[in-house]
Amino acid sequence: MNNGEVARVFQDIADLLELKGESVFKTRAYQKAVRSIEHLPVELAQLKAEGKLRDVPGIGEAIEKKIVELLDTGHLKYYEELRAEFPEGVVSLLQVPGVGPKTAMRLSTEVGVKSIEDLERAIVDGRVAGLFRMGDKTAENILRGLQSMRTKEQRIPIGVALPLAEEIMASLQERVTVRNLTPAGSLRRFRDTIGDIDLLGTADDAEAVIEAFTKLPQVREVLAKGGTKASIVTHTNLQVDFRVVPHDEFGSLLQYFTGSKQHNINLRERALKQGLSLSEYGITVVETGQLEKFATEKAFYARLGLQYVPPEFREGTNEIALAEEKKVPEPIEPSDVKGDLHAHSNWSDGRDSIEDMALAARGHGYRYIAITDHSKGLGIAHGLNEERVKEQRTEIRRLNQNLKGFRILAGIEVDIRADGSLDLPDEVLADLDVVVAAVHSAMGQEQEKMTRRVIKAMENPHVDIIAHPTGRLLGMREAMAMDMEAVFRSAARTGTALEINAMPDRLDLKDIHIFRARELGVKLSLGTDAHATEHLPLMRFGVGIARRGWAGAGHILNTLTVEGVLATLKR
DNA sequence: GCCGTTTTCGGCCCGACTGTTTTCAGTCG
Repeated sequence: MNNGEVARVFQDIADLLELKGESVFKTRAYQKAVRSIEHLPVELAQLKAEGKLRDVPGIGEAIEKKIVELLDTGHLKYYEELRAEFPEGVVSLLQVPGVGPKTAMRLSTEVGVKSIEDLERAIVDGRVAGLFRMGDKTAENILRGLQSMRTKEQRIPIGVALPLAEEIMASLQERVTVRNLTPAGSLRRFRDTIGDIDLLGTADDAEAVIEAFTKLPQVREVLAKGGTKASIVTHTNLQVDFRVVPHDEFGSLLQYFTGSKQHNINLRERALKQGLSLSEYGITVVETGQLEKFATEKAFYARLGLQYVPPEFREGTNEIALAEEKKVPEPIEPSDVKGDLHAHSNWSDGRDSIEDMALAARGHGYRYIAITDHSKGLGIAHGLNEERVKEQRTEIRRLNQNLKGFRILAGIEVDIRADGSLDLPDEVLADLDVVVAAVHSAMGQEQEKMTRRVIKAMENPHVDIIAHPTGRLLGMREAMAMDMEAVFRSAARTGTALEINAMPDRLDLKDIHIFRARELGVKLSLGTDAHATEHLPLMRFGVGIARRGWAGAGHILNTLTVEGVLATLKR
């Protein structure tokens, strides 16, 4: 069982305990364990072998025992017995927005609803509205939740969410005076997928801003609207939550609204011990009841005796403990990136010429770009054979003579064949500035075979970087089966860099992989995989995900000068 | 169920909004 599967079992247990009406603290304990496991950069099986399960925050005696049982047997007796206590389908009702544990149980016991389909029929029949303490509006609200659940995208890639958020913010600013307008929530923490968009701002007249927000052209439906807060659904079926406060409360609002939930809970628990109560409005000294306001997040954290914590780190792991000791590392900034190490031209499946790509990169503020077109094995992409690799190198040499203060690196994205051999001979690779290798075929191989395949490629002395190492496509294709721990160790041993592919539908390596690879001393490189000049700015997504892996400029190859990069590569 | 420079027992984040209520429960983030 992998971490995701274990986390799902505990999430189910938490839901079932909620239905059962168990202590909220018990269900919360399970939820905390779920989030902890989801953010774990190593497999539970490994921690178990090392006897370190209890080191994970939120895993105590009871949950440790359950994890061991799950890993050893694939089953959990407690879970199965718990499930048997409830009618089939009740848990599924919890997925409906507006239906919580209390409502789900009542729907099941009082109306006999066993599925989401049952629920819809019961609402249409009027059986739900007829229940005590329910009414037409409640029933209608549940029905709306049900419909939105069906049409709404579950989680959308940040590559879609961020531009949409920026469009909405621009639109709002055209209509009304609002300051400090910014994304918050998972968008600001830069998770690779986003459930809802969270926006916030400050204004003299919050109500007017909220009013304008709910009337934006992007709005299809207003879900909720109050004096300081509103929720809408866009025409593209995405929920946007918006919150407005006075200017001098911006720091605490931003902190609160950025989350994560677990980070905030940990922060508040810690603050309470200091006699301080936190909210989006500021910090209240419990004893005197006096509220202190904060215009910046930095001041907010400082008041708690903490170093500033970058949003991407706020996932409720050990970031607060580090902030206490002033040991929070400095994450990479977009301006640290000096070049792009993965780009295509019209020599293979790119759209633009090498020269256009280079000029665009220079215009983007870079000092270099690696042109890494596909190799011949990828026929569909017009991959380069030995002959054309040489021709392209000559062309790059010619172009470099006319580029001042900028360098095109001659590279290749060489195909890793099913058996781990490469698509071009060593003597061809030896002549290039940078060799990127990647898997593009036979992606369904068994874990052991795939792991050996990639490790074999890394052992080739000419392979500098493994591109999009897991091969995942967000929402479309799962990561390839691979023993990542073994891959990281081999990467460290062979001095091969692993790519952080910045394409928003890849973001591969993902955050927890970056975290672990970095711990093991693996070199990392950022590449957009650009197939046209307009893809170069997508680097910001790669930087964001690198920050989520707690990577600093020092961990990333292409924060170096071109000389530095060439000196650090394997050759 | 977890956790401990107030505790191995007794705590456990905080507030907004909605609906069906005459003061609050449920849900959400």
